Amino acid sequence: MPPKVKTEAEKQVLRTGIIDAARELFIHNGVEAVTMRAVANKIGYSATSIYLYFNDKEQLLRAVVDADVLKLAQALQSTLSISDPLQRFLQFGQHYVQFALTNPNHYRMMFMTQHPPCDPALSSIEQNNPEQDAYSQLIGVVTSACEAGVFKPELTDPTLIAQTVWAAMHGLCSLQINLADDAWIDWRPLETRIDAMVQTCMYGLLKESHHE
Amino acid sequence: MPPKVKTEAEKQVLRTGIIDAARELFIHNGVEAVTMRAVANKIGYSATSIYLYFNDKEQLLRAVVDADVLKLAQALQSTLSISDPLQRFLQFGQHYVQFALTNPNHYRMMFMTQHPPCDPALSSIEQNNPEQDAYSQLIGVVTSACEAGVFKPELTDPTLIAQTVWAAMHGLCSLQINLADDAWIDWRPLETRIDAMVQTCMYGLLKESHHE
DNA sequence: GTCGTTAACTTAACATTGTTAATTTTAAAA
DNA sequence: TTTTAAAATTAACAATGTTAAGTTAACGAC
Repeated sequence: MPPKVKTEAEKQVLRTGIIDAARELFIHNGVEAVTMRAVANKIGYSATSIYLYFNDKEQLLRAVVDADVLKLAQALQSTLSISDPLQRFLQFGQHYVQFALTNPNHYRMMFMTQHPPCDPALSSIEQNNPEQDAYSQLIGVVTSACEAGVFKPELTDPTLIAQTVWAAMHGLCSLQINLADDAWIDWRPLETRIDAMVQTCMYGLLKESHHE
Repeated sequence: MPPKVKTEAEKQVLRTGIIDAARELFIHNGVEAVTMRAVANKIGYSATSIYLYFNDKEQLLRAVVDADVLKLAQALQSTLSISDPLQRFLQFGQHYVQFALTNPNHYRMMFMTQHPPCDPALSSIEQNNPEQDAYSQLIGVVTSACEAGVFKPELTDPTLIAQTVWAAMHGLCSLQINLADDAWIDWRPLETRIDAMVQTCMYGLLKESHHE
């Protein structure tokens, strides 16, 4: 029973409905629970209808993640108003870790699984728009901290600093997400590990006058 | 035409034959190329025969990876004979990163994809055997470096240090493996990032007298 | 030696998946 | 009223992991 003529707005509603249904399955049951049929079932449509709105499953999942890349950027944005550049930098990292561990499935999708390399042209995220692009936020935060002179004088490339601290925090988060329950490893408490990593990065990157 | 009665040794041969076939597909075409039928085809058996030797695909892949967990431990073992504890520690890290980036598919499988939590009892790796278990190697290397007094005096827990440095290096490796080709990020050269991370960890963890 | 038993393997078959093609339904346009 | 095209559905396909049901042939028992 297809009541014809859908306004562009109505189409958008359905499109985001699909995304939301996919997200719910995705969050609660992981990526492997997102079958086209399951998503369709959740919104009362047939599986093939999804293909009227997304080219394939990859694109649907990408849309789910895109929406939460935005969410990440938003979660981080609250820290951007912190006036002290060093505090802003530290809080930014704190929020990043918190987001990752609160949204492990999305985090996994964003940074831990391989997809065909992301074409910025295809993404709904505007690259370099600091309201949407968390990476450019990071670069900005590190750059201003750099200009404030908080880093060791030999560290002159903000991008390199950013990529280093990102890698460090990402390592922490991704090991936690993937191996937290691994009986092989006698993990120290998560909070302890976070503190240790933060301390390490602070001692490793900041001028001595800014330690602690 | 099944020529009956296979000795235990012959069975082992076939078993490792299956693993090797799976590994080859796995290495060159990634995990999604490892279909049971493809593996079977490669060794001239039918797909269902594999199930005589492995319960399911997961177990087969686990066996592939298990063999390379051993390979990792072996790649690292050459560093264990370095007499100076600090040099040993540094070289250990160096070799770890090299292994990860040389064997990205295996590394991804080991540490970047989620599996049902690893039951040490089921693994062919002997936990805490330093010839097989890279994690216990790491703990050993860090512990002896700790005893040699190279770390900052407030860092008293070798396990925590180990988990921190592991996370840092893992973050570096896993971002490289997954996002190296991502057009979104203007990555600094890999070598530069490795050096930056090593420097950061050294400044962050080592006593000042051991910097550089 | 022959004859079942059973190990080793294969072919058939199933359910599930992503995805495409063909078909239906219905509201608007002519 | 008829035509058309949008919106959706059902049917179908090929691929996959996996199970069930055969098939073949070597060994042990008589």
